[in-house]
Amino acid sequence: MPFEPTDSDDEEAGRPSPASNPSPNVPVATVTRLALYLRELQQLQRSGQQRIQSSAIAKRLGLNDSLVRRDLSCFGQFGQRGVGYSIVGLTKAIQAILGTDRSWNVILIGSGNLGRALSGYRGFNQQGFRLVGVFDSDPSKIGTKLGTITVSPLEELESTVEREKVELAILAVPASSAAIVAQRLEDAGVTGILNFAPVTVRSPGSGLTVVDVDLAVELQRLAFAVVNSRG
Amino acid sequence: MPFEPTDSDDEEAGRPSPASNPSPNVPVATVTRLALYLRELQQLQRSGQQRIQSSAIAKRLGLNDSLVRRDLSCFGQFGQRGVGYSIVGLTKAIQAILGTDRSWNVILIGSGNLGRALSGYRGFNQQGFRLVGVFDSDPSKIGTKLGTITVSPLEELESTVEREKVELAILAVPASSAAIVAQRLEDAGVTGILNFAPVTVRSPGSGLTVVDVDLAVELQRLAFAVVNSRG
DNA sequence: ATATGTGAAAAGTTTCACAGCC
DNA sequence: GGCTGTGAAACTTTTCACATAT
Repeated sequence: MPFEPTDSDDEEAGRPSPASNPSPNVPVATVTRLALYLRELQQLQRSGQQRIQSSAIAKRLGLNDSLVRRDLSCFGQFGQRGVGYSIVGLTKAIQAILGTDRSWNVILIGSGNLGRALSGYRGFNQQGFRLVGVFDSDPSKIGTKLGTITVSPLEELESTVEREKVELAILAVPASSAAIVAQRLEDAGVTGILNFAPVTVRSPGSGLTVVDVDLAVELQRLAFAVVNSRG
Repeated sequence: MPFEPTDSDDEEAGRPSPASNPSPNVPVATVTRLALYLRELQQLQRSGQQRIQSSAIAKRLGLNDSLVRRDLSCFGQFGQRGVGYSIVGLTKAIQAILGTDRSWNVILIGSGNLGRALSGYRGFNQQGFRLVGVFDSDPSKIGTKLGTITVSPLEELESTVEREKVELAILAVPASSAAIVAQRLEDAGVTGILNFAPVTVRSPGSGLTVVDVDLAVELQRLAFAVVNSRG
């Protein structure tokens, strides 16, 4: 049961949605917050707690409690009036919404500094993302190990995507090659890219979804906020 | 230096008009987009181009051209009607807005996988961020080198912040220690934190500014977008 | 008594459309 | 002809406030 985010933005440049997409009503920022709710819920679950209220979730994240309820209500009714939410139940519900109630096969392109760090990032595995391949175009990198995974030549990208039914790719290559690799990923059948390259990698009318993370942009956001927070 | 947006009549001589206030009329998303405009402008500058139009910037980023002009107009008038924007001039203007027209001393806490990758990230230096220290609490890490910088014990954090006049910190420590380290950073006088730890590092009423980057959250956003784009 | 879910209001952001200047 | 800058409209998101359920 697909939900469609409305097009606008919060903490990132607006992504264009060129074509028509069904059912609006889900703010993009809501999706980010759901992932944060999930993070808090999983932490609470570890602490053994059973129930939680929207106000408590909101407080932990510095949000308005009404916003938490509104975000959830985009997808259904998960709470009990006068009581709150079951932590286990809400955890599962949000995972189903986000699509992480199953595992995703992911490949990583680029075994430089950032690629190495990302390949070992525990948070990915914990949310059901399985790294099934790492690729690099640099011959000197081929055959080296990143944790348990051996770096493969870029030539094997397409066959791996097909064999492992890879849907998501993490792009951690230099800006200069990002566009070409992204095109190759799309042609190979990958439907989502998490792009760390500081360039626009967005095909106009395709079915490819891109989420951008530009670390320098984040630091610039921080600089602006610091400069503009001193009265 | 902060900017005061529109509202009042504040056009004297076509110069950007700075002021002494936080930013009331500046959408949060505008700041992120400004950093993206800057990225594109710097790329254009390298290609030798001299002028650019809002429509061309917009096209490169998949945005509406009116939005580009509106974003810029929050801070002044930087273009010429009928002509466009000087690439060099607009680059400098955006850097002044973001606060990256000078250099910032930054420290990094955490020399794990992610910390190592971040310490070598070229994009930071390119935008005027100078890494002046790396800290870790793990004794086995102390004294090891990350590029040209030697990892120092956490005990030296405060003295380094003072000596180097450090304003920004990049937090790349495990979730379990993030809150304590963040508090220490604030007490030491750091005013901005780029937080990679998957926990809320919130300071209630303090002057501390935090920008969060949770890599697992980004991948979940991607999963949601992929699941909800088919149909 | 307490907390959800949601219509309606408020606040915020983007797009339209065009005056003004090149 | 061209393009910027911006008032006003359109649209989106958040908050308020309260009916509804336990």
